Amino acid sequence: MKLSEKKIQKKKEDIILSAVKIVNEKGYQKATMEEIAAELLMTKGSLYYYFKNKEDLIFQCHEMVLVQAIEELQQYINAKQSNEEKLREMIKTHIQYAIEKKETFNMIIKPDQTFSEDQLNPILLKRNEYAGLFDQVILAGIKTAEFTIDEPKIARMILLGSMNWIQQWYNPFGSKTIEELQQIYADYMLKVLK
Amino acid sequence: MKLSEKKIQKKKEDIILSAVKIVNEKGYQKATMEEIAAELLMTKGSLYYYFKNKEDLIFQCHEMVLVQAIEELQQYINAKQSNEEKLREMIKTHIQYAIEKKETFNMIIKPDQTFSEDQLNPILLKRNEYAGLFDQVILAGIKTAEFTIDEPKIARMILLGSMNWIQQWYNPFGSKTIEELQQIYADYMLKVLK
Amino acid sequence: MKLSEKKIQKKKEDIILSAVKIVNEKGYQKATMEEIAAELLMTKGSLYYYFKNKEDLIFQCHEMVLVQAIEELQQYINAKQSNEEKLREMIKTHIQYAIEKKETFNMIIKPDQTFSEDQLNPILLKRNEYAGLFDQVILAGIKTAEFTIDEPKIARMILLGSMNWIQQWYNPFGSKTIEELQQIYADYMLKVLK
Amino acid sequence: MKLSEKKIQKKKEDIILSAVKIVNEKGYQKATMEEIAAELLMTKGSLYYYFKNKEDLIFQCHEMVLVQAIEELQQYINAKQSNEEKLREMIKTHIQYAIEKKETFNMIIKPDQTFSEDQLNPILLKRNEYAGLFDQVILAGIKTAEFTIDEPKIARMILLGSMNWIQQWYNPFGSKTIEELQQIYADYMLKVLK
DNA sequence: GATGAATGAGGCTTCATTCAT
DNA sequence: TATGAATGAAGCCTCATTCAT
Repeated sequence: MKLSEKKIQKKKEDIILSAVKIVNEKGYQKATMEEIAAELLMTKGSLYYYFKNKEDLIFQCHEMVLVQAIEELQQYINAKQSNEEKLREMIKTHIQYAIEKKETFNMIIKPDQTFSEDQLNPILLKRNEYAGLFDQVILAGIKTAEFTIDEPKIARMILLGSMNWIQQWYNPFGSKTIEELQQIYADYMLKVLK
Repeated sequence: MKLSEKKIQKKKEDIILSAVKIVNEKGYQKATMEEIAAELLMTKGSLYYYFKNKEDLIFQCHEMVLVQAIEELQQYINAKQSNEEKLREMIKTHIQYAIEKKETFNMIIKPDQTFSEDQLNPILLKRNEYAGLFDQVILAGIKTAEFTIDEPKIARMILLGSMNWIQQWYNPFGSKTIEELQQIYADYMLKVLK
Repeated sequence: MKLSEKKIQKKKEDIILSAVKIVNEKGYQKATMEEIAAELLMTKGSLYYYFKNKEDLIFQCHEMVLVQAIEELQQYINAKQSNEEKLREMIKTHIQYAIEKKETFNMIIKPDQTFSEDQLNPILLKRNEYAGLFDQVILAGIKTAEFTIDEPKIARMILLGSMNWIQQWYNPFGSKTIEELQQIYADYMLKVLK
Repeated sequence: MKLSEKKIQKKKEDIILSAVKIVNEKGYQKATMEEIAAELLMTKGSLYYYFKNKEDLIFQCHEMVLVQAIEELQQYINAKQSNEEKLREMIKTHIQYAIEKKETFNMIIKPDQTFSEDQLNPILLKRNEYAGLFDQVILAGIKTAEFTIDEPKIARMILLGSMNWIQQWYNPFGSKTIEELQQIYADYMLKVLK
């Protein structure tokens, strides 16, 4: 990749990060191109040099966030450890994302009403890919009798749902540290699976 | 209350119901006053006789739904049954609401993207009141040793979070009926608490 | 038709007339909704109460102009007179339109590049209907041996083209009156046909 | 002229040709600087090294086309042949231009929608010069009794108008070839003049 | 000479809101 | 009470133009 391409890539990422931030503060509809640009001291016209339109920009926000998260989870899956251990790590990671990259992560949650048919599909695919990593470990755990449940898909939904919800109430000045939360959640989640 | 006042009250409710319907289909931003009125064969101008503005109307939608839900939950709490039984009923009810009043519930989930400061507070209060009902039963269950957990608040968060998440993936034409989902969720949730 | 419908119809016509005027001064692209509205002391937002969008408005401009012109020509065709006489009247009428209702008439000339497929077709149909009236008389004249040409379609094109061109150079303070022009054109056009 | 100047001149011509092409395809407003540049594998910024602005570029397109056309017509006038023969050739040439340089010719037809005051005048002059060539031959033909009309100016208007109109309906896949059209038009136009 | 990047004006469109009737 | 009509703010997007490199 040439230097100029890297530069443009960097700028794109900056814009995406700005967009992620604004969108998570205000939601898709209330996030304006103007504000996204202002965050970077640019004018809205400039955004269209990098992205075809608002939908395209938001679409790429999703992509970026999901790809990153998938890569991280994959590492734990590849490591040599029991499925329970893998799942614990994945839960901790997901929670960390959900809390620390709240804005970034939040985005995955409601793609409908935002995207046209064309773009909805690839997003759902990536989202499924992410969720599939959890399924993978849960199913493996069932095979090894680490877990004993009849409805692995629904169990996974429960896992993700309860973790995504954390951002709704998590308060950095609250009585629990992130580490404690990660621990408690992992424990409780495993009670579901066993 | 005079007859004319009753009439007005009735009309208000009709409008709220229409608004709830439209908002649940399209979300807050995409629900237009025009469409809400059209549903009732009125014109949008008329809505302003009954509600100060769109936010006010949607606020009252929200109120109505939450009050209803609270009343419904309260019935189960007042009934003579074990705390486990109470909680099972409450879970079923919540799931039903989450699916059928999807977008209204969304407003409850992320009220800050919808409401201004003024209206945010009463909403959060009602929301806490709603969540408190779950706490109440969980704590009672701990006292009677039906449940055995150290972190009742977090457990409640997990409950609500996982249930709210259902609307993200629930598909009326999917392989599970609502009743089955309610059953499975109740079972799995109770594994957390026990 | 109810009174209110008539009122709205009248307003629509006013807007169409304004649009026709602006479009003919500036062309489709340079004619702004703002200006069209300003002409009527309205704001551009109001236009959308009457027309779906700019394309729709301009489309209806075409319709209106063409329908009117067709009706007028039809009268001469229905009258009892020789085809040559009919054609003379039609030529005079067309010239009168082209000059006096310049703005209105001009509009028919270049529908392409302005309209989407959907709207282009009905316009071309109406345009053909208008042109067809000339064809009709020319063909009748050939049958009665009043005219003697091999290419009636092309002759008609020549007729219309040369007449439409008048607005490019006609100057009300020029040396010829409209009546003289009508006479000369009719004479010259008939030389083509004979 | 230095070599570098020649190079610049050559580039300018390339750009003009590209612009003529794009403008003929899309019309003035829809032809973007971007596209004109892309045709030459340049970027739009570069165009401003050669032309002051879009209007200036299009103005020079117009000039080029008209100058070319004038030169071509002049050849036929200078040739040794009857005025009728001259006019036939001129008609054929004009038709060819009208069809192939469609949009450029359109700019000539309605320059006031394209150009600002400053540039309008030189264009009108050139346009008159062009039209004057037709007048010249018509008048000469009247002197030699080849033509017998009282209103040579109006006859010329009819000629040009009917020919300019061809682009409104000409279809390369239609039933007539360009050559046939040229022939038929020339025949019919001469009927007017005789 | 050329370009990548940014800008800003301007246009279309939507829609909550107002108000006379 | 209800409505028809109008408004105006705000948002998205395009594109000619500029300018540092």
